[in-house]
Amino acid sequence: MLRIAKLTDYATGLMTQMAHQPERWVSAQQLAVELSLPAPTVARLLKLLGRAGLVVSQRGKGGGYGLARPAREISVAEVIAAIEGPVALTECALGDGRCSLERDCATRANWRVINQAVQVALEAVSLADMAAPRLRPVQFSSLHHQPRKV
Amino acid sequence: MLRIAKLTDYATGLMTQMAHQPERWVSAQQLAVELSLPAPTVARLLKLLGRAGLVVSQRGKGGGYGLARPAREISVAEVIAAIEGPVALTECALGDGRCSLERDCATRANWRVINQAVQVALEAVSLADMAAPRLRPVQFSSLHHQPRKV
DNA sequence: ACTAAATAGTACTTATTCGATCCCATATAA
DNA sequence: TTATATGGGATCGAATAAGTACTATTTAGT
Ligand code: FES
Ligand code: FES
Repeated sequence: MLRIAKLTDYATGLMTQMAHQPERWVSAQQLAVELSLPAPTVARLLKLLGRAGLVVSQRGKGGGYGLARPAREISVAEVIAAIEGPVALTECALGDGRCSLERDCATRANWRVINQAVQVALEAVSLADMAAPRLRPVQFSSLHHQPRKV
Repeated sequence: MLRIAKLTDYATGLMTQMAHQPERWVSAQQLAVELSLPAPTVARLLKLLGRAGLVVSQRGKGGGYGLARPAREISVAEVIAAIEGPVALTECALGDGRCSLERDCATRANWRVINQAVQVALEAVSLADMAAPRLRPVQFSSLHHQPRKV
C-alpha cells in the first residue's frame, strides 16, 4: 500500500499540533492527550525528532518540546526521514549495489530517479501547509501522464 | 524508510524483464532464472499481475506470460498498485475517517493531496523508461514550493 | 487418447518489522 | 529538595511480509 509507518503518521501529527500552538514547551504528556496517542510512544517519537533537529527541548519542570524552525520551513519529507530514514523505495536505491542481477544495473539508476521524484513531492509540503485548514492541490501541470481507466 | 515491499520490487523487475523481450509467452520458470529469484514467488507474483490485468497468460505447454499492453503504456504506479494496492501513505487517506481526532480532519484532506502528488510522480515513469538504459531525470519544473498566504 | 509443461488457486509456515511498554539517568524550575 | 520533564536504551508481543507447498486446470505435441 506504499504506506508510511504508523509511527511516522503520529510524528507528523505531533509536528502539526505543535505548529498550531507556537507557545514554546509543550510537554510530551500534553501532546499525547491532545492527539489521543499512547504517551510512551509520543515520548519516544519526540526524542527521535529531537535527535533529527526538528524539535528543540527544554528539560525540567515547565519544559517540553517546540518546533526547531518555523513551521513553513519544515517539510513533511523531513519528518518522514527523521523517523524512517531517507526515502528509498527499493533496497538498492541508496548505493551499495550488491545485487548485480540486472544488466549493468540500469534498474538502480532508474529507481534513484523515481526516489527523487517522490522526495520532491514530499518536500513540496510544509508543516504550515498541514496545519492549514486545507492544502491547496499541488500544482503538477507538467507532470501529467495520460488519464488511465480503472 | 518509505520502502515498497520487496515483492513489489520483484514485480517491477519481472515487468521490466518482459519489456526487454517482447516475444510472447515467457514462462515463470525462465523469468525466475533470469532474475535469480525464487521460482514459487515469481509464479505467485505473475498471478497477481495477471489478475490486475497487467500481464496476459497462456496456459499449457509453450505457454507463459507477456505484457498485456505496450511497455510505454504501463506505469510503475500500476505495478505497485497491483501488488500493494492503491497508494495510501496513511490509513485515513482513503476515506472512512474514523479518527476524528484532528480538527475537522483537515489532516486527512492534506494527506490526500500528498498521496496524489506521489501517485503522479510514480505514474510519470513507464516500464519502457525502466527498461531503457538510463531514465531521463523527471521533469519537475512546475513542482516548486512557493510561499503562500494563510 | 496420452503425456508433459505450464498457469490458477489456495493454504501454510517462517522471518522480519512494527508498535508499544518499561526502566533508569539527567536536567531544571519552584 | 522535590516534582516534573526529557535522554537513552532494552525488551516484548503483535502484525505483516516473505517464502513454501500442494492440488487443480489448461494446452501443445506425440
Ligand atoms: S543494484 Fe538493485 S537491481 Fe541492481
Ligand atoms: S481521518 Fe485520519 S487524521 Fe482524521
